[in-house]
Amino acid sequence: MNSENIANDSCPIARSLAFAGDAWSILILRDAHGGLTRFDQFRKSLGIAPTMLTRRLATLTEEGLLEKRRYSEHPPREEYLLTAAGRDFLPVLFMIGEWGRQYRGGGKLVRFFDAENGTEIKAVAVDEVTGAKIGTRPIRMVMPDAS
Amino acid sequence: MNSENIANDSCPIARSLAFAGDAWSILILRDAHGGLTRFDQFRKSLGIAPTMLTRRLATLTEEGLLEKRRYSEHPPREEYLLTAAGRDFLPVLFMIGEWGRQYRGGGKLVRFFDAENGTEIKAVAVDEVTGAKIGTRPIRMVMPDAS
DNA sequence: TATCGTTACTTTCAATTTGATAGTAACACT
DNA sequence: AGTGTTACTATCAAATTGAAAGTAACGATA
Repeated sequence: MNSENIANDSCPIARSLAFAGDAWSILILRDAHGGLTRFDQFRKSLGIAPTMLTRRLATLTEEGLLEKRRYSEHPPREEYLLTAAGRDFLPVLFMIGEWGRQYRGGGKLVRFFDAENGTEIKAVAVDEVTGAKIGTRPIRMVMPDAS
Repeated sequence: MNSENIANDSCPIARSLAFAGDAWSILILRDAHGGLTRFDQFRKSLGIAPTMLTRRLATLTEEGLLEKRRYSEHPPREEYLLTAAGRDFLPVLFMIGEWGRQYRGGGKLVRFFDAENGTEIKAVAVDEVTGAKIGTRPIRMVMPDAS
């Protein structure tokens, strides 16, 4: 990579961060992947203030990462389910987790296993075409034409 | 995955987020990977207030993702370089970027190429052992023993 | 029938964080 | 002597956050 000044609005990272760029949102997505769906489940798991949780669930829903579904009419009760976009956030979560495991990994940590063959999962980011690990080969960044 | 309640302090994702869990920090790391090293380069690239930038550079430095190096004695001038931990954040950045490209990708976006063979890079997260894409197989989460 | 518990919030308000603007310190250059 | 560059700090208003309490709609229990 090389560049003096990276155009922010054409950067896919900045685009992502505009939607899930705070810790609470990411932790909510983590818990949603862990199977939680309901307000109080998230609240208890995260120790988050209900005001915050309401706001975060609302923005994640507006942004299309979660969808709100009424699971009971009487009394009216809602649950929050991952959308396709939300489910596709899983690789991001895994890579964040791998970094944390490597650099902030003191003590005992949660681990992940393949549910079928039982092997422990260690996520790595690779280039889909060459299979080379990200970070092992030099990268060239290309800005879009200012059309 | 399955669990009613995920222990936050044993979660590697939560561990990461405690250190780089805000958008400015991640964008600073992005720019650092893009070759920026100096205060004013970051400030101009990000449009960040200098107070914020000072604070974020200081915490990223404390946390060992960046290191501050004096590159001129007279006048005293500092630059910020990625540490090994900072460099290893690159896969996280790529996965965040891939998600943004897929789900927030309207308009023209920055693209990345292998500097040597010229192929475009598309990062995917896979399990290091089986090579299976993360998200394509069921996962079992195991909490650490409460020793 | 009264009260209690559960779920999913909202209200209120103080504390913290943020961001915009301006200023500063140490120099180099002209 | 005056201007420019770099890397900040100071000030302060505005926005965000978080803690605590309250509310609404019900169902279950006594």
